[in-house]
Amino acid sequence: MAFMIAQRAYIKLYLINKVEQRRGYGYQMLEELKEEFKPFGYVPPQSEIYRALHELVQEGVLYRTKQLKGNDPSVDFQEIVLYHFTDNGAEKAALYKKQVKTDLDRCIGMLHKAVADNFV
Amino acid sequence: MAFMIAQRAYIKLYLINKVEQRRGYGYQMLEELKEEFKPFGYVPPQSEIYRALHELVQEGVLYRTKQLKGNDPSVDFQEIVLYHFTDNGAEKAALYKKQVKTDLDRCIGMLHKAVADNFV
DNA sequence: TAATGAACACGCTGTTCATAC
DNA sequence: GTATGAACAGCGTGTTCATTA
Repeated sequence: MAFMIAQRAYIKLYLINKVEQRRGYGYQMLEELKEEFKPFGYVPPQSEIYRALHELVQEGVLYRTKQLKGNDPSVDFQEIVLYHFTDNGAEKAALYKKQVKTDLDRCIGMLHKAVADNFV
Repeated sequence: MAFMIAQRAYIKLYLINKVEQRRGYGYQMLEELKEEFKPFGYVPPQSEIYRALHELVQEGVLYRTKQLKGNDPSVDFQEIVLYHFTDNGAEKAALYKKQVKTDLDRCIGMLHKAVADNFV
């Protein structure tokens, strides 16, 4: 049993959630997460987002499609990579989330314990 | 800003607390911690305890004394290393604890956020 | 600048090994 | 088994670099 939850697992959880809400692409989700965690002073590194996404693909949870961004072709031909759930991806994601939830609770318990034990 | 609190910092916090209560030695504190964290399935590796102790010495928080364990010399000559606060060790420890507390709170916040954001 | 990806180096950590009693 | 310490290997992570539009 590892000490704390890994950053990778934490990020994967958020990415799965974002794909559940609407299919998205890496850079977009990165920027959203940066914004969400600003109050905590935590800046998720972009390499971690892409690595997490690639792992979720390798694990058969997500698959990729490519798309040109923007409606006006004369303005922007930038290609983006969209992520979607595979056939049984939703199941796999649900199982993964369940595991992460267990670990999250365990970690919260250990941190609360540290506060209770060492700070009166 | 790192993602989560480091195991090293977490253990140091507990070691400082144990030295505050009574001067102790490595193996003893290790066994106590193993017992304390059993419910969480977390087994602190002994190398981490010794590393943390050595760092606290290098940082000028603690100093070491050696002592033979046991009252009856015919039974046990095992040598143990006891740890005590240095002159300004208590101050340094208090400052360190304050910093760790801040980080603990931040981490608890991030874990709670993950539960709130990803589990309805 | 938006967007994706890989490379590279570093540091923490877990296991193992060494030593002594 | 108690007690301390170091070595060693591996993995996660952060920074940097590369590329395209």
